[in-house]
Amino acid sequence: MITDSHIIDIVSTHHLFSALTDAEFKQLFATAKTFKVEPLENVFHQGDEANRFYLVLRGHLKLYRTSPSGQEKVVEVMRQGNTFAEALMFNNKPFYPVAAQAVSESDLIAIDNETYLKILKINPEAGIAIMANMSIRLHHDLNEIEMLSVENAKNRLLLFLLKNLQDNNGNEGIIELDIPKRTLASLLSIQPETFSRLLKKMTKEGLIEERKGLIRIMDIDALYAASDIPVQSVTGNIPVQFVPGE
Amino acid sequence: MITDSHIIDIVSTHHLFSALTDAEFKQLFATAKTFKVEPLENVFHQGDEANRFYLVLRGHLKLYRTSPSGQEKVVEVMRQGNTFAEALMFNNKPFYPVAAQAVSESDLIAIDNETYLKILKINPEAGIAIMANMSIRLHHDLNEIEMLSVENAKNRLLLFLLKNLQDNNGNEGIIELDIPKRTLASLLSIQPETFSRLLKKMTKEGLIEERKGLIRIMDIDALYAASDIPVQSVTGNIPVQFVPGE
DNA sequence: GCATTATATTGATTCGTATCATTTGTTTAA
DNA sequence: TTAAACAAATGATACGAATCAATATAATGC
Repeated sequence: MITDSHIIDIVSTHHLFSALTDAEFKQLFATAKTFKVEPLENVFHQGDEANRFYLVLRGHLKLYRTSPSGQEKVVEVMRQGNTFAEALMFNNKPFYPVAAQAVSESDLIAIDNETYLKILKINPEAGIAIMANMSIRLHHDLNEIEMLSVENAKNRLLLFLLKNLQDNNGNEGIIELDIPKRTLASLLSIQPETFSRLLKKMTKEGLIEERKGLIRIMDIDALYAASDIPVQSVTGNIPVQFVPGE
Repeated sequence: MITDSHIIDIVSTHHLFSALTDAEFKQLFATAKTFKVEPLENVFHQGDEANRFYLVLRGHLKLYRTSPSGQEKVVEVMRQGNTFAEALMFNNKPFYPVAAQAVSESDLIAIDNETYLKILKINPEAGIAIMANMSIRLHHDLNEIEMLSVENAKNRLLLFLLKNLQDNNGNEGIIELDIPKRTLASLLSIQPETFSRLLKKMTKEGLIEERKGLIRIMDIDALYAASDIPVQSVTGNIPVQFVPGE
């Protein structure tokens, strides 16, 4: 089971709800329903009328689409803390283009589209506050994706160095190591041993210089050249494929 | 240089603008200014009044914060198609908490906060349409992050299989391969050779069975067990755009 | 039908990084 | 101050997956 305080925790940290005022929050959850679904049970089917969206409190569910030929394809898996079908609401789409089925026993909250939209329409400030959350989250995700897209240890370290050097107006820079190397290594998803070897190698190559708690970059351009970080890998336009909401 | 049609392309595909009506679009860009910045030139400084946000048309810039001790830290790198400082606008923050400086020669559009917010306040529908875009993008990003977080080839393949099997009500499933294996391998960021070996190995382990254009999963639970995907790894789910011709 | 290409499989080798084991160096506290 | 605990460096080894090379198995055109 899931406790009340846990529920509140999940709901109030979600970007669609965290910016609501107490009054709005109450108003919204007066019409919301919490319920449980068993594995293989459907929350809704493809083509059903879409007048609610959902927040997963516990468990996980799959969103899937069935093609005319009868082939089923899972589009997305939703887990604790995820909402789904809210994009449909924002888009005024009247029917679910996918079905939702519980994979494990799950607790959900169903939120009334109409009530949610009413809050936004009556008080644009609420919407703007929510957009603030979404903006922040989008920026955060972008960073995360950028970091994750750099596949190998050396490039992750290089990217880190390039992003964290101070006083980089000229062609060199200094990075203060104010956290233990092992922590930094873990941040970069590198083993401490590998991290140590990397620094040593780069020192030998004359790219950097190490002194107690400092890393000095000898030649930033050379460092750039050493990395094969895809310059605009991540930030291009995303070809949107699916989405609960099209 | 950057052409007009290119500009329109970049602007109109951004989630903050793509949902605006023509009239709103015109209204907004009547007050917008396009300009160029040279490397090391600042777009704004930390503490400056924040009454605009920016869209990068070309080049790249760094957002950085200078600590009281004078240490500079790059918070984010902005590239073509990115907007920055819009979260401040949504949040009503009056000052930039970071500075923005061009790294390479860059073209920007500065958009007036007030004008943008006015559009949202006068017409909540516009805001809701934009939130639709943002929702879609957030879902997409979560997919991307989850996929990138699954670090090794075997688990990526397992996730793909688990997500793409049809008729998985019982304890087995079938996946139709309607695209070449090499394409599928590339989608999963695996070399064709590795992909082939993986399938072979899994067949030998009795997890799957291969027949012309079909993969039959013998035991879904066993497959789940074979994967060591961190259940609560990140938020979200597993992507893999399969794009069958349906 | 055979030749020509694409696609798949299989083998041998190499590279990057994790893992395990040991040593050296640096704090912390009794 | 010396021992204990922790952090970092170094070496040896193992493993996953990419790469290179060769062969096999389709698909396609004439």
